[in-house]
Amino acid sequence: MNIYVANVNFRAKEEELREVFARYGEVTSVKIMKDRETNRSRGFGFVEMPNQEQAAAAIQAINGQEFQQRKLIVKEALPPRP
DNA sequence: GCTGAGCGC
Repeated sequence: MNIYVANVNFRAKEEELREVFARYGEVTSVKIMKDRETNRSRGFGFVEMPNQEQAAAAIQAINGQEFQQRKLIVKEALPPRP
């Protein structure tokens, strides 16, 4: 299941974000999108979890949760670009 | 060192 996470602290690393989701289930991949030119974090990313139940539970639990002084916004990711 | 809407190559 693809998960979209926004309002992420710009200093957050992918492994740190992965640890947050790993508490609620198995995490296969974490991607934090950064600016292509300045290489600066955009403050949002994607997390992929194979287990649908754990993914749904993680979204419910982590959404609105504080992460590095920021309230995380976790939703189900939209379908990728066609 | 810089900032803050929101969907990725």
